[in-house]
Amino acid sequence: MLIAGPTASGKSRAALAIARACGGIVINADAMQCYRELRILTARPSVPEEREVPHRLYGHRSAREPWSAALFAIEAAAEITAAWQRGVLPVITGGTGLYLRVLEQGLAPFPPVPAEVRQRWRQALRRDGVLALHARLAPEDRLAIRPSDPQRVLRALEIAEVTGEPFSVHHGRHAASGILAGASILRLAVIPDRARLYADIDRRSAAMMAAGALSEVRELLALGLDPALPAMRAIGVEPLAAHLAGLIDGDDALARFQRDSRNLAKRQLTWIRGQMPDFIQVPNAEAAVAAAGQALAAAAVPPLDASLLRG
RNA sequence: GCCCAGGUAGCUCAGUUGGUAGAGCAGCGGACUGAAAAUCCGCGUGUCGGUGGUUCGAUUCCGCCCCUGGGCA
Repeated sequence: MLIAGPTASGKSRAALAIARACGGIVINADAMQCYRELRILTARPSVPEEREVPHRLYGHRSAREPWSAALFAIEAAAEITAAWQRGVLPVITGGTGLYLRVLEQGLAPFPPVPAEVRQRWRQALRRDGVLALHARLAPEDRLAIRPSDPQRVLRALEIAEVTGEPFSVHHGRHAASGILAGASILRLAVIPDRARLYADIDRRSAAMMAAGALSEVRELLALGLDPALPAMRAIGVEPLAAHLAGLIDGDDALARFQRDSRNLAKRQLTWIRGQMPDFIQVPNAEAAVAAAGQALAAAAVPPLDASLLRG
């Protein structure tokens, strides 16, 4: 079962309820909830919740190391396979559309890019600018990638160097190969009313401040990490760090934190609309649980019972 | 009460040597194949505070009024 939705839509709550009701487990498909150091800012399920129902791929990584769609695909596949072997339903939820897609579509089978290659292109970007790098792409990549998009230009250059073929060539050749390809899946997307979602985001951000988000950021900063690392770019880190540095006041920091979260939610909604047409849209966590209950009832084998052992 | 500075998009402001105006942010829409909470693209009509005057034409110049800061009493 897959549960998509923007941040603060209630998808984690729904996943917990569904997994609890059917003895399943919850697997994280969110690029930030994997980082141990970011429990508050990423709205990770609480310790009691994680104890009540098994949660996998939550807070299992250090902010020092980047997680990625590729690592997620490998780790999620292992967790899903293990759950199936035990006859347990995996409920996979998270706000990272790319990660959810990877479960069904897979990724093009690129070799890993050595850190040295990655670093070199990043330096070249700082030195020469994105336009100069874009000009070095193969013609088909130049058409597919905007010259203003440094992240994709970098990625295409890395892949071209490591494989000797343009990025788009790999892309075109790739066929669906995810762990869930061909599996029987219930796909739900929690899409709350926009005004309500934004109000929930604003309220939750304020609650995170009250729950100690500032000290969480202070401890993260104390690790002295490269600001380009994914965990350092989690929403809230930048404004709260600016506040800790005395550059902006607390109200300003909260306002920016809320705004950044709203902007994220909007991008997530765009992804769901455009990239997840086969997801059943429900307005809230309650509706998600109800839809899941119906689907499970329709598909379920008769419940096992001790009376079956008699005779 | 007097003096000064302002009043222009939801917000912060720019601008128009007189021909009815545009940036950033917000907001909205879109893209998305290994750092995706990332990265990138598109969308700007608003009594230019009100009202009288000058003018072919006023948001722009002038008068008066209102409002907001600051200063002087």
